[in-house]
Amino acid sequence: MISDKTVERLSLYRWLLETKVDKDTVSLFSHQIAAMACVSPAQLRRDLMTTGYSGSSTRGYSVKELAGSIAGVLDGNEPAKVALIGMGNLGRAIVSFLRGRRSRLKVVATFDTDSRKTGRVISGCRCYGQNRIEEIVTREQISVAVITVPSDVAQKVTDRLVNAGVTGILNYAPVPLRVPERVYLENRDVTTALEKVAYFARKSTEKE
Amino acid sequence: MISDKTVERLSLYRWLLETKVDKDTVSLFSHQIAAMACVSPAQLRRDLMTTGYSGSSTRGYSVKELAGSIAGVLDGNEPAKVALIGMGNLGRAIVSFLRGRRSRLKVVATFDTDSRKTGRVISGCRCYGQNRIEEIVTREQISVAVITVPSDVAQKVTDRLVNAGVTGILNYAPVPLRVPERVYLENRDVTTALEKVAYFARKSTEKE
DNA sequence: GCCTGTGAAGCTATTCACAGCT
DNA sequence: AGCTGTGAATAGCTTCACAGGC
Repeated sequence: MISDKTVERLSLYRWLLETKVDKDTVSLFSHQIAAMACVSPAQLRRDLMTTGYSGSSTRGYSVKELAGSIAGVLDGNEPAKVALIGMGNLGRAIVSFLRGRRSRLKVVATFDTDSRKTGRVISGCRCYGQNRIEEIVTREQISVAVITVPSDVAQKVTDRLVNAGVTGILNYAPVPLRVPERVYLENRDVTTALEKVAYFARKSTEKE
Repeated sequence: MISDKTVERLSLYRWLLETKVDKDTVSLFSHQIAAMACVSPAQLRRDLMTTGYSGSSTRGYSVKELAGSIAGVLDGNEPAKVALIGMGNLGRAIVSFLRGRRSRLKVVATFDTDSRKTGRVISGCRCYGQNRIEEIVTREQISVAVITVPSDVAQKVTDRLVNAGVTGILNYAPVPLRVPERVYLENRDVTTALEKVAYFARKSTEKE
């Protein structure tokens, strides 16, 4: 099983290879890719080991083949289907952000409780009432959910998503969520992240 | 020096103590707080060690004193000043989200290049032109920055912020940023996070 | 000579497990 | 008996350093 951190970096490497390397560059050395990604060359090589792809000591890694090899690890046969729950400011921002970048991930449904939003197409995606979560998630075989609802309803929404078959959750609500072992959960609370950054920013200025 | 992860969890513990414990609960045991935070009791106790606060084996931890003790570690003498650069959808969402929760962090300035936004007050915060970054950051002694600009200008904006004295950066642009050793950087790219969640979601369904 | 792949070492984070307290 | 604080053990992640290839 590939680790958490490695998967994140593989995703970054692929993105760099696909968008930040000009067309006529056919291959790169580990230290070049590592520099772009701001990681050590050893780290990069270690990560690439998990994909099974090998570079050559004279030419390094073929840009195209490496990207393909990473895709082989990260992507499934078809794009993962994603639902986003809570079309407030943050929810809408994320949906339109994801729209902008072509991606292996398809946001196929959004949900809200506000009847002024439900039934409409917002940021290019159909918005359903939250009472239809089970129905749509099951029907569309959605496996990933992004939670951007207020924190007091986040757990309830989570339970329903998990029951409907979601196995990965990206949580922007500032509350810890209880999920079964088999469900992967990533928390992205803005406040906590900012408090952490502020703490280390202060420590950094105090030191000098 | 307290670790990354511990700081994040301390921030969470405090938030739980301040908002999720009812008024008449005067003290709690480690396993109770741990359950709220979804961490192990041992983890919680380990984290609390860094604050220097000790509980009692009969009553556990005093809610009020513990919150104060965490504050002593996390907070400086005055609230940290924060700037946000890039008032697109995501930027506005984050600013208004932070406004909503009272916090030790004050967003004192936002920046954008769009002249329809600059000079106005958006989501309760003054928006300046990006040409004034150095001026305002220096004058207001801003130490923390949130970056929500398009990825092609993120590095340039970062360099200017760092030069102006910022020592902590929360980066939502989907590009790795190069910063000097002394500056703390946290990346929060949405796409990378989603790809990671999708990967583990798929692994989880494949397994069964 | 400069590269890759990787065993081994080093470092960090988490959990175990228990002494000591009430 | 049931809790806290913590040394020791374990698990997980990153870097070192070097054999082997071109």
